[in-house]
Amino acid sequence: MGLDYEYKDNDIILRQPDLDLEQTLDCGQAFRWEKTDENTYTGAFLNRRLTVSSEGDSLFRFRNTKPKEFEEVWADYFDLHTDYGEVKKRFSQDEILSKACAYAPGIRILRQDPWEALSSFIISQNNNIPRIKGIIGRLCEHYGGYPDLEDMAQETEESLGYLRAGFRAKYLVDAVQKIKGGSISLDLVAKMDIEDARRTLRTIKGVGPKVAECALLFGFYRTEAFPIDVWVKRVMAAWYPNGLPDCTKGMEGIAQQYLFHYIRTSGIEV
DNA sequence: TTCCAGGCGTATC
DNA sequence: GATACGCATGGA
Repeated sequence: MGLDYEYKDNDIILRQPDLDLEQTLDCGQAFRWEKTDENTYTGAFLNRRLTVSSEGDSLFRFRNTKPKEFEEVWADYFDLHTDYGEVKKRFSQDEILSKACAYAPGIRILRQDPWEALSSFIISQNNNIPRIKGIIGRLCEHYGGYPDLEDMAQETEESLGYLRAGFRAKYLVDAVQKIKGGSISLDLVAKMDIEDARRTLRTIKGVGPKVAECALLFGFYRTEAFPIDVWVKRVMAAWYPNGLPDCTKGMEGIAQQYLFHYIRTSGIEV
Protein backbone atom coordinates (compact mmCIF):
# COMPACT_ATOMS: atom_id res chain seq x y z
CA MET A 1 0.00 0.00 0.00
CA GLY A 2 1.46 3.35 -1.00
CA LEU A 3 2.21 5.91 1.68
CA ASP A 4 0.92 9.45 1.36
CA TYR A 5 3.66 11.70 2.72
CA GLU A 6 5.96 14.58 1.93
CA TYR A 7 9.34 15.72 3.29
CA LYS A 8 9.17 19.28 4.57
CA ASP A 9 11.32 21.34 6.96
CA ASN A 10 13.28 18.22 8.06
CA ASP A 11 10.01 16.51 9.00
CA ILE A 12 7.84 13.90 7.35
CA ILE A 13 4.24 14.98 6.93
CA LEU A 14 2.05 11.88 6.70
CA ARG A 15 -1.58 11.66 5.73
CA GLN A 16 -3.07 8.57 7.40
CA PRO A 17 -6.75 8.36 8.35
CA ASP A 18 -6.46 5.16 10.43
CA LEU A 19 -4.05 6.44 13.08
CA ASP A 20 -4.50 8.10 16.45
CA LEU A 21 -1.33 8.64 18.45
CA GLU A 22 -2.90 8.34 21.89
CA GLN A 23 -4.94 5.26 20.93
CA THR A 24 -1.92 3.54 19.39
CA LEU A 25 0.96 4.66 21.62
CA ASP A 26 -0.89 4.61 24.94
CA CYS A 27 -3.13 1.54 24.69
CA GLY A 28 -0.95 -0.87 26.65
CA GLN A 29 1.00 -2.44 23.79
CA ALA A 30 4.15 -0.31 24.19
CA PHE A 31 5.34 1.22 27.45
CA ARG A 32 7.85 3.95 26.70
CA TRP A 33 5.98 6.50 24.62
CA GLU A 34 5.42 9.70 26.53
CA LYS A 35 3.05 12.53 25.82
CA THR A 36 5.53 15.41 25.73
CA ASP A 37 3.31 18.16 24.42
CA GLU A 38 -0.17 18.79 23.11
CA ASN A 39 -0.88 16.10 20.47
CA THR A 40 2.78 15.06 20.66
CA TYR A 41 4.47 11.84 21.73
CA THR A 42 8.14 11.03 22.14
CA GLY A 43 9.51 7.50 22.21
CA ALA A 44 11.82 5.10 20.48
CA PHE A 45 12.25 1.98 18.42
CA LEU A 46 15.53 0.23 19.27
CA ASN A 47 18.02 3.10 19.60
CA ARG A 48 16.18 5.53 17.32
CA ARG A 49 14.19 8.19 19.09
CA LEU A 50 11.20 9.89 17.54
CA THR A 51 8.90 12.78 18.28
CA VAL A 52 5.63 12.64 16.39
CA SER A 53 2.71 15.07 16.46
CA SER A 54 -0.86 14.94 15.32
CA GLU A 55 -1.78 18.03 13.32
CA GLY A 56 -5.45 17.30 12.77
CA ASP A 57 -7.35 16.15 9.71
CA SER A 58 -5.45 12.83 9.52
CA LEU A 59 -2.09 14.62 9.28
CA PHE A 60 0.97 13.68 11.32
CA ARG A 61 4.39 15.27 11.64
CA PHE A 62 7.28 12.84 12.20
CA ARG A 63 9.89 15.25 13.44
CA ASN A 64 13.49 15.35 12.35
CA THR A 65 13.48 12.28 10.16
CA LYS A 66 14.19 11.82 6.46
CA PRO A 67 12.32 9.83 3.82
CA LYS A 68 14.88 7.01 3.96
CA GLU A 69 14.58 6.51 7.72
CA PHE A 70 10.84 7.05 7.62
CA GLU A 71 10.36 4.37 4.97
CA GLU A 72 12.83 1.90 6.45
CA VAL A 73 12.04 2.30 10.14
CA TRP A 74 8.93 4.24 11.11
CA ALA A 75 6.57 3.14 8.33
CA ASP A 76 7.23 -0.43 9.36
CA TYR A 77 7.05 0.26 13.11
CA PHE A 78 3.67 1.97 12.73
CA ASP A 79 2.52 -0.86 10.41
CA LEU A 80 1.68 1.70 7.73
CA HIS A 81 1.71 -0.90 4.96
CA THR A 82 -1.36 -2.58 6.46
CA ASP A 83 -4.74 -1.13 5.51
CA TYR A 84 -6.54 -0.82 8.84
CA GLY A 85 -9.59 0.52 7.04
CA GLU A 86 -9.97 -2.91 5.49
CA VAL A 87 -9.26 -4.62 8.82
CA LYS A 88 -11.97 -2.60 10.55
CA LYS A 89 -14.41 -3.24 7.71
CA ARG A 90 -13.95 -6.97 8.22
CA PHE A 91 -14.24 -6.74 12.01
CA SER A 92 -17.39 -4.63 11.70
CA GLN A 93 -19.32 -7.67 10.51
CA ASP A 94 -19.43 -8.47 14.22
CA GLU A 95 -21.57 -6.22 16.38
CA ILE A 96 -19.30 -5.97 19.42
CA LEU A 97 -16.13 -5.56 17.38
CA SER A 98 -17.86 -2.93 15.30
CA LYS A 99 -18.41 -0.90 18.46
CA ALA A 100 -14.86 -1.48 19.65
CA CYS A 101 -13.45 -0.28 16.30
CA ALA A 102 -15.73 2.77 16.29
CA TYR A 103 -14.71 3.58 19.86
CA ALA A 104 -10.99 3.79 18.98
CA PRO A 105 -10.63 3.76 15.18
CA GLY A 106 -7.03 4.97 15.37
CA ILE A 107 -5.52 1.89 17.01
CA ARG A 108 -2.77 0.13 15.09
CA ILE A 109 -0.47 -2.71 16.10
CA LEU A 110 3.10 -1.48 16.57
CA ARG A 111 5.77 -3.77 15.12
CA GLN A 112 8.10 -3.72 18.09
CA ASP A 113 11.49 -5.23 18.73
CA PRO A 114 11.27 -8.92 19.79
CA TRP A 115 13.48 -8.60 22.86
CA GLU A 116 11.85 -5.39 24.06
CA ALA A 117 8.37 -6.84 23.67
CA LEU A 118 9.28 -10.13 25.33
CA SER A 119 10.99 -8.49 28.30
CA SER A 120 8.34 -5.78 28.64
CA PHE A 121 5.56 -8.32 28.86
CA ILE A 122 7.52 -10.44 31.34
CA ILE A 123 7.51 -7.30 33.48
CA SER A 124 3.80 -6.76 32.80
CA GLN A 125 2.54 -9.87 34.55
CA ASN A 126 0.24 -9.36 37.53
CA ASN A 127 1.07 -5.67 37.29
CA ASN A 128 -0.69 -2.48 36.27
CA ILE A 129 0.21 -0.30 33.33
CA PRO A 130 1.45 2.78 35.24
CA ARG A 131 3.76 0.56 37.28
CA ILE A 132 4.96 -1.32 34.20
CA LYS A 133 5.89 2.02 32.66
CA GLY A 134 7.70 2.98 35.86
CA ILE A 135 9.84 -0.16 35.88
CA ILE A 136 10.67 0.10 32.17
CA GLY A 137 11.37 3.81 32.59
CA ARG A 138 13.93 3.10 35.33
CA LEU A 139 15.50 0.40 33.15
CA CYS A 140 15.84 2.74 30.17
CA GLU A 141 17.07 5.62 32.30
CA HIS A 142 19.79 3.35 33.66
CA TYR A 143 20.96 2.36 30.17
CA GLY A 144 20.17 5.53 28.25
CA GLY A 145 17.74 3.56 26.12
CA TYR A 146 16.23 0.11 26.12
CA PRO A 147 18.97 -2.38 27.09
CA ASP A 148 19.84 -5.00 24.50
CA LEU A 149 20.79 -8.57 25.36
CA GLU A 150 24.48 -7.65 25.63
CA ASP A 151 23.64 -5.03 28.23
CA MET A 152 21.42 -7.42 30.15
CA ALA A 153 23.92 -10.27 30.14
CA GLN A 154 25.77 -8.77 33.12
CA GLU A 155 22.65 -8.35 35.25
CA THR A 156 21.56 -10.50 38.16
CA GLU A 157 18.37 -10.59 40.17
CA GLU A 158 20.19 -8.51 42.80
CA SER A 159 21.66 -5.95 40.38
CA LEU A 160 18.17 -5.34 39.00
CA GLY A 161 16.85 -4.49 42.45
CA TYR A 162 16.65 -0.78 41.65
CA LEU A 163 13.87 -1.58 39.16
CA ARG A 164 11.61 -2.65 42.04
CA ALA A 165 10.22 -5.24 39.65
CA GLY A 166 9.63 -7.72 42.45
CA PHE A 167 9.51 -11.41 41.58
CA ARG A 168 9.79 -10.57 37.85
CA ALA A 169 13.51 -9.72 38.06
CA LYS A 170 14.53 -13.37 38.17
CA TYR A 171 12.37 -14.04 35.10
CA LEU A 172 14.25 -11.37 33.15
CA VAL A 173 17.54 -12.95 34.16
CA ASP A 174 16.32 -16.38 33.01
CA ALA A 175 15.20 -14.98 29.65
CA VAL A 176 18.61 -13.38 29.08
CA GLN A 177 20.42 -16.56 30.11
CA LYS A 178 18.41 -18.75 27.75
CA ILE A 179 18.79 -16.40 24.79
CA LYS A 180 22.46 -15.51 25.37
CA GLY A 181 23.24 -19.11 26.23
CA GLY A 182 21.86 -20.27 22.91
CA SER A 183 19.03 -22.48 24.10
CA ILE A 184 16.59 -20.00 22.50
CA SER A 185 17.12 -18.02 19.32
CA LEU A 186 14.70 -15.16 18.79
CA ASP A 187 15.61 -15.22 15.09
CA LEU A 188 14.46 -18.82 14.90
CA VAL A 189 11.33 -18.12 16.93
CA ALA A 190 10.46 -15.52 14.29
CA LYS A 191 10.49 -18.24 11.63
CA MET A 192 8.76 -21.02 13.57
CA ASP A 193 5.15 -21.97 13.14
CA ILE A 194 3.05 -20.44 15.87
CA GLU A 195 2.78 -23.54 18.07
CA ASP A 196 6.55 -24.13 18.09
CA ALA A 197 7.11 -20.45 18.79
CA ARG A 198 4.72 -20.60 21.74
CA ARG A 199 6.36 -23.71 23.17
CA THR A 200 9.83 -22.25 22.78
CA LEU A 201 9.06 -18.93 24.46
CA ARG A 202 7.30 -20.72 27.30
CA THR A 203 10.48 -22.54 28.28
CA ILE A 204 11.53 -19.21 29.80
CA LYS A 205 10.62 -18.91 33.48
CA GLY A 206 7.85 -16.37 33.89
CA VAL A 207 6.64 -16.78 30.31
CA GLY A 208 3.25 -18.48 30.27
CA PRO A 209 0.38 -18.36 27.78
CA LYS A 210 -0.37 -14.65 28.12
CA VAL A 211 3.19 -13.32 27.99
CA ALA A 212 4.04 -15.61 25.07
CA GLU A 213 1.04 -14.38 23.08
CA CYS A 214 1.94 -10.74 23.76
CA ALA A 215 5.55 -11.29 22.73
CA LEU A 216 4.43 -13.01 19.53
CA LEU A 217 1.83 -10.38 18.67
CA PHE A 218 3.75 -7.22 19.53
CA GLY A 219 7.36 -8.39 19.11
CA PHE A 220 7.03 -10.78 16.17
CA TYR A 221 3.90 -9.38 14.49
CA ARG A 222 2.08 -12.70 14.71
CA THR A 223 -1.40 -11.27 14.26
CA GLU A 224 -2.99 -14.67 14.95
CA ALA A 225 -1.64 -14.60 18.52
CA PHE A 226 -4.42 -13.80 20.98
CA PRO A 227 -3.35 -12.65 24.47
CA ILE A 228 -5.99 -13.29 27.13
CA ASP A 229 -5.48 -11.14 30.22
CA VAL A 230 -8.01 -10.36 32.94
CA TRP A 231 -9.77 -7.81 30.69
CA VAL A 232 -10.00 -9.96 27.59
CA LYS A 233 -11.13 -12.85 29.79
CA ARG A 234 -14.13 -10.71 30.74
CA VAL A 235 -14.74 -9.87 27.07
CA MET A 236 -14.76 -13.54 26.13
CA ALA A 237 -17.02 -14.57 29.01
CA ALA A 238 -19.55 -11.81 28.37
CA TRP A 239 -19.64 -11.55 24.60
CA TYR A 240 -17.89 -14.52 22.97
CA PRO A 241 -18.66 -17.59 25.07
CA ASN A 242 -18.35 -19.71 21.91
CA GLY A 243 -15.12 -18.12 20.70
CA LEU A 244 -14.17 -15.28 18.37
CA PRO A 245 -16.22 -14.67 15.19
CA ASP A 246 -14.89 -15.90 11.84
CA CYS A 247 -14.22 -12.35 10.63
CA THR A 248 -11.18 -12.22 12.94
CA LYS A 249 -9.50 -15.26 11.34
CA GLY A 250 -5.75 -14.70 11.13
CA MET A 251 -6.06 -11.28 12.79
CA GLU A 252 -7.20 -12.34 16.24
CA GLY A 253 -4.46 -10.30 17.87
CA ILE A 254 -5.53 -7.09 16.15
CA ALA A 255 -9.13 -7.71 17.22
CA GLN A 256 -7.86 -8.34 20.72
CA GLN A 257 -6.28 -4.88 20.89
CA TYR A 258 -9.50 -3.09 19.89
CA LEU A 259 -11.45 -5.18 22.42
CA PHE A 260 -8.86 -4.71 25.19
CA HIS A 261 -8.85 -0.95 24.80
CA TYR A 262 -12.64 -0.80 24.51
CA ILE A 263 -13.42 -2.70 27.69
CA ARG A 264 -10.57 -1.19 29.69
CA THR A 265 -11.19 2.48 28.95
CA SER A 266 -14.72 3.03 27.62
CA GLY A 267 -16.42 2.57 30.98
CA ILE A 268 -18.95 0.06 29.66
CA GLU A 269 -20.12 -2.61 32.08
CA VAL A 270 -20.02 -6.29 31.25
C1' DT B 1 -6.69 -1.84 55.57
C1' DT B 2 -7.77 -4.48 51.76
C1' DC B 3 -8.00 -5.15 46.92
C1' DC B 4 -6.21 -5.23 42.41
C1' DA B 5 -3.09 -5.10 38.35
C1' DG B 6 -1.95 -6.97 30.26
C1' DG B 7 0.11 -14.15 35.17
C1' DC B 8 2.89 -17.65 36.36
C1' DG B 9 5.31 -21.42 39.23
C1' DT B 10 4.34 -24.92 42.27
C1' DA B 11 1.77 -28.24 44.87
C1' DT B 12 -2.04 -31.26 44.97
C1' DC B 13 -5.75 -33.93 43.35
C1' DG C 1 -6.03 -31.39 33.20
C1' DA C 2 -8.01 -28.68 36.54
C1' DT C 3 -7.82 -25.90 40.72
C1' DA C 4 -5.68 -23.27 44.85
C1' DC C 5 -2.32 -20.41 46.55
C1' DG C 6 1.77 -17.39 47.01
C1' DC C 7 4.25 -13.84 44.96
C1' DA C 8 6.82 -7.97 45.01
C1' DT C 9 5.17 -3.62 44.50
C1' DG C 10 2.39 0.43 44.84
C1' DG C 11 -1.89 2.97 43.68
C1' DA C 12 -6.84 3.19 44.60
